[in-house]
Amino acid sequence: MTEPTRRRLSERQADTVRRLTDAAVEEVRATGFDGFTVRNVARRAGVAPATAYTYFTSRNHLVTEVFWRRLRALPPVTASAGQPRERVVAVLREIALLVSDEPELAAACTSALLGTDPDVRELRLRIGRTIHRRLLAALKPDADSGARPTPEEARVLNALEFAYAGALLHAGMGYSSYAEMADRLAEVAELLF
Amino acid sequence: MTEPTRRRLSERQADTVRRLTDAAVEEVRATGFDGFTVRNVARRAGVAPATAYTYFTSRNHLVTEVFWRRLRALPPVTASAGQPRERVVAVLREIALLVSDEPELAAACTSALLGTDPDVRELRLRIGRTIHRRLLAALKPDADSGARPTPEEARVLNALEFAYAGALLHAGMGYSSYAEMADRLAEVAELLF
DNA sequence: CGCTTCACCGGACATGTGTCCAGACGCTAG
DNA sequence: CTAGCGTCTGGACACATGTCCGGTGAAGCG
Repeated sequence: MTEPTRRRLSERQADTVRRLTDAAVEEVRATGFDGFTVRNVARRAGVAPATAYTYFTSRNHLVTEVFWRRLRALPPVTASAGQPRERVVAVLREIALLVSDEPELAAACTSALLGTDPDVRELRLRIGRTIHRRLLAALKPDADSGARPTPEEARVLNALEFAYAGALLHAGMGYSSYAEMADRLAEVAELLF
Repeated sequence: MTEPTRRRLSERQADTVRRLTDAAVEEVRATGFDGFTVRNVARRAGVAPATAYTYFTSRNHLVTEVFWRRLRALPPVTASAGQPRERVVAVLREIALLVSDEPELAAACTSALLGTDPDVRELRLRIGRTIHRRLLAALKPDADSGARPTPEEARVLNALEFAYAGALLHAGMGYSSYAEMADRLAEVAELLF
């Protein structure tokens, strides 16, 4: 039995989880990535460490959850605006700036995304699928969600996904700032159209 | 005084370091990334943990050093072959397959590269510069090493670096295998020329 | 040959991670 | 009012990280 049997959180539990994720952001903002401890976050959230561990299996899981929540909170891709290129650039910029408000948080996310425990893996797959779908929606907005991209579109999509992940990695390593990264991503998108 | 005063290793020291980096590769191959412990690596190398820590400040530093050594061991970029595109693809494939022989090692490298301690930062910068230079050399082989790329070349170079880092990240996260990743990188390069 | 120096040893230490469990707390229902 | 239930607590645990330091053996020098 590897999957949990209860799949929904009570109101109170959901609140605890929210307090934890909020506290995680504050903590990394206040003390940086190094001072970022599960126990510190729990204390900031006014919660016992053991409680934090009942909702998150690891530090990486907690950070990944923050990223995932921000990604999921984005509004649907707007199908209206003119050229595909512009829409793609907009989507890229949007997801590039997801965690850019605090560089330490972004570095934490990049690193946490690489975690090995099952919960991180699960979230990672969802995140990958979500980004893929958003870029695809920007590329061919009028298609059904079930429609397959042409081979050419698949290649462009692949290139865009690589570019996004690469930009995230570069920023996470401190090669460049996040604002710069968003601009360079736009340049890459322009090269591909 | 932040920098060490002795800048060269004795024969014996160099040997100890080599035993450690070799043992690190074997260890990650044998027990995976999770069982990868500085103390385990030291034991495998026949060395005391304290000794390992005199040469590597952290686990991340050790892994990063492995990556750096492999990168530095590559032969110079061959200026001869025909099209720039082919040379670039060759360079990309070369550095993509650097650590591909064992996926666990690659995941370890990707994660370690993000470390925050000064030694990792230093190596990271060197790695970034090296990759940049190799791609540039493939792009315009006849130029002096001091020559600056044109704005257009700079954009392509930037896109290539993003693509490489993104591919590494994707592979590190287990989205795809390394062989697949190398092929997709080639596709990206073709889109850019 | 004896002495110094250099690299390595081994073990203690403080801190963080993730797990576990008995028990305390407050809300709700009988 | 009180019993039960779901949730959180506090602290112990095993293990990893990275630091520190007194001690040891062997190579190299006078």
